[in-house]
Amino acid sequence: MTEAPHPQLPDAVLRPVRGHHAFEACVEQLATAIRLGVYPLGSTLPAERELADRLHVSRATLREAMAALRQAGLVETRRGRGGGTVVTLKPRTPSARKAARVSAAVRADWLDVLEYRRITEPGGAYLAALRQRDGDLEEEQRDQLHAALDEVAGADRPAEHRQADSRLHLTIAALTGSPRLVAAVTDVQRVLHEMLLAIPVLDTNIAHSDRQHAAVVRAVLAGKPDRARKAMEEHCDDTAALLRGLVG
Amino acid sequence: MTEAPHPQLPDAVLRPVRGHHAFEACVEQLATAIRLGVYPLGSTLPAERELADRLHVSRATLREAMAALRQAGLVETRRGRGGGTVVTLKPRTPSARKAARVSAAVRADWLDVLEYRRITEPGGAYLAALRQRDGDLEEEQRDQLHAALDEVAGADRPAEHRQADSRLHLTIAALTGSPRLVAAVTDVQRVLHEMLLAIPVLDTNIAHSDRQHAAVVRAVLAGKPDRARKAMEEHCDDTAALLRGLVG
DNA sequence: GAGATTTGGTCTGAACTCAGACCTATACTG
DNA sequence: CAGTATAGGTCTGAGTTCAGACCAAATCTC
Repeated sequence: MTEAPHPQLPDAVLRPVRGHHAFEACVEQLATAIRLGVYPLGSTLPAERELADRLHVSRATLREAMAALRQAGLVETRRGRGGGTVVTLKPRTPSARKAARVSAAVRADWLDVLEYRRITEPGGAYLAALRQRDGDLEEEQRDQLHAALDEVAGADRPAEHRQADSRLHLTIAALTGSPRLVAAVTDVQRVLHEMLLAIPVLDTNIAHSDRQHAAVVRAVLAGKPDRARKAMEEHCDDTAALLRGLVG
Repeated sequence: MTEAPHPQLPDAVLRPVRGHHAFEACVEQLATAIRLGVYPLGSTLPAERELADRLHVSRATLREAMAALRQAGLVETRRGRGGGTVVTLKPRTPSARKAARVSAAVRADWLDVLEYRRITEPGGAYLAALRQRDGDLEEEQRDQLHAALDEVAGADRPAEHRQADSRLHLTIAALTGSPRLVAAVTDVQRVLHEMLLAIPVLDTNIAHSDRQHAAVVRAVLAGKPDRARKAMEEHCDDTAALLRGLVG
């Protein structure tokens, strides 16, 4: 029998088919959406039946996930018409805690995310600018982008700034209309958020970051793909340099 | 109760948590690895216990998947020491069939992949060249890249050329050492393979494609990230232009 | 206030998945 | 040739997930 003549490929290509337990995956997705500010404090989640439908799980499974979120204090639930599940989690301040000891596997994952981000987010900015240039963006989408940028610039407290930052990056990705790209950026932002909570970042230099955000948005709205990509690359590089030093 | 004030984000961020049935996901992954030539005709798959371990499923579930692959004629199995599961699927010739009617959802997915590819594969080439420039690539990895390129250039029959092409792209992605990037490129190549089997591609212009491959590999081995990315972008753009026209 | 509607809460039986022990076939080793 | 190692083949009981029906509470409409 012949062995596979490409020894490096199977190791790279075969991956775990899923993180066991559908309800854990639901908790993960919903908690991520809440932490990243897709559903901010006080907002209502979609009805159970709709969420179950969207996540492709049974309502029973989704309810298990909801119970976990409730127990973890992220949401509260009221029944009856007009009821529903409301976000109660206050955004946490980045770096408010001591540096947790992280395993080698987690550290490797963090470093992977920083490289992956260097590719995906600038790529997203590029595609978004391309769509703008070609007239494929709706007025409403441009407004959303403006609004997201204003929220970042207007957030005074670090915790709100962090969520607004995530939302801006996700909004840019959403402008591309590419489900795969949105998924990639969501994954990146999730891990980034995890890092920022676990690492004591001394000085985030929010003003610098906001100038870069503005530059990216300007380039996107001007329909300049290459400039948008370049601007986002610089933004990612600056963040990465800061974090890489602290992760080791 | 407040509604989520970012109407575009939940729709984009919440996704199905998985394609139900672990065994279907196993079939999908293994069939993809076989079709893309990660396990070429005549090669032996890893033992069941090892595969189950790697895919994070129980052996019972993996065996269901194996049974499906066997029934579909992709593999054959012999028991006993020195036995195992051997690939019997002959690579299929692209575009050997009439154009199948594809649903709107599939067509949208295909177009998404072409955009996503435009981001991920050039990004992978960029990162690989960066690692080469910084001396992070082993001698063995450079050899693998050379070998993969030679196989593409040396493949005479279209079916073998298609597999060698996939392997080259996966090899470049694997050079980056980024699990996320390898996963992204695997996904891209899987859908690309699906497209090429379903669409009657009239003239692939293999010589042109091989020149572009060579340019990418040269740039990677020279440690020139920007040139590698540019070369891969051109390669992706040419493929995409061809396919987009045929998909509509 | 009566009734309709929307929302979360509960239950059931079938199907899927799991971990792990155990059986069987084949080939290598001494 | 006997023993051992390595492979696939089989079984079991417990946990998870499913689809869908039905119940209960809160609100809206008339």
